[in-house]
Amino acid sequence: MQDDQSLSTLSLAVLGLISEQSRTGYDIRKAFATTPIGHYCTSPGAIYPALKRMDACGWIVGSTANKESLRPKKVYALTEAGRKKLKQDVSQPVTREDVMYRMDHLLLRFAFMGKLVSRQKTAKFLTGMGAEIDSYVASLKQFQGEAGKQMPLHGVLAMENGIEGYQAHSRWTRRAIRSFNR
Amino acid sequence: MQDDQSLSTLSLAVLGLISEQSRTGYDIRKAFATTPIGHYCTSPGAIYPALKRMDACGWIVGSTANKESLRPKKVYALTEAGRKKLKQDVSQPVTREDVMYRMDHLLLRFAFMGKLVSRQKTAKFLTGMGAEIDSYVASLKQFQGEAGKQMPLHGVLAMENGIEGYQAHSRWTRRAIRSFNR
DNA sequence: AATTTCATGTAACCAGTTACATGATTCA
DNA sequence: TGAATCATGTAACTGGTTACATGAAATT
Repeated sequence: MQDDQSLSTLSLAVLGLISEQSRTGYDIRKAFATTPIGHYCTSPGAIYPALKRMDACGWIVGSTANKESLRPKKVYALTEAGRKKLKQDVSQPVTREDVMYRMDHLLLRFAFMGKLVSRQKTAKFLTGMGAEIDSYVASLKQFQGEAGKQMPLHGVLAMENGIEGYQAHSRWTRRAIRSFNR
Repeated sequence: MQDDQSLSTLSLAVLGLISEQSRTGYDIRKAFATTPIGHYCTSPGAIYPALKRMDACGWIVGSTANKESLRPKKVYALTEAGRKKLKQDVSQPVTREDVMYRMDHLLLRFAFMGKLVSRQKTAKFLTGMGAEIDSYVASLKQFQGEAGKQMPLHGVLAMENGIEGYQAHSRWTRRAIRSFNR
């Protein structure tokens, strides 16, 4: 995990959770298991190595409680570098690629923006996201118009599913912007 | 890739495309790059090894054209075992986990069902999918009701986005079922 | 003559999955 | 006292990413 690369979805989720409050690996696993936050790997084999990597990068620091015990509990806190990294990651402009295959990542970015960027910046993020979604929907509809005729029913329906999902995201975006301008 | 494991999304997409018609690795890359079919890796580093693995499993066979040339073109065709494997994979019951984090995989399964299972089975798949989505939406709303009050605006909005996306999928499911009963 | 498209691959790397391993504390 | 929960890790594996490498055929 290089410093300049963008965070994986798992790393983003972990770093975001720690940015809200200091947490142990177990706390994070519990959050993944019990809340609708990107519920991937609740497995220790993903989370503990990720924590280790981010510690090595200097984005989080682990303070060990119960040092004398055999299994000391490690509470990770966000560092200033970590806050910077997270802020930088969530602040990237929204690209077509984000919309095409990283919507979950995009929503995580939004979810953790609260304490990191201004309301204006958040509104701008949502505007950019809405614009990219709308432009992508337009291209999907164009494809539908061109290739749709010779596509089998299943393909046509699957495309409609995709378009309608994105349209729902687009509507949400507009509503969210209003709630930030209010 | 064991024979009994379920296909990765990439493998499903590749196998599905080959099930429609025999294709070369390049054809598949082109399909990923130019159609809205799960547009992941258009990179040869993912597709050629995947083809090799599926060939080794006996799901596809490559017939080499231009044998005398330095870079012979390999056209892959679906085998009977491959057709069985694909049919088995798309026919699995829809689980909560599929809905929670494999919606794209689910839609791919639907998209390739056309030539593999009966209209009744397809309608049943859609019914199951709709039921799982609705039940998941219900649980999300319950979470929203319980934890929503103490959640920050960003979290609340992100949850709404998720719920509305799933509701769009649910509406689509009902419409798709109608089009299969018609 | 140069560029694009067709066409297939490998090698190093890395993150996530699965399975295993260990042990303390709390609660019924 | 036994089960559930708290708590942290490692090891082997595997699939996908990035970058590299090659060269023919078609188009401009």
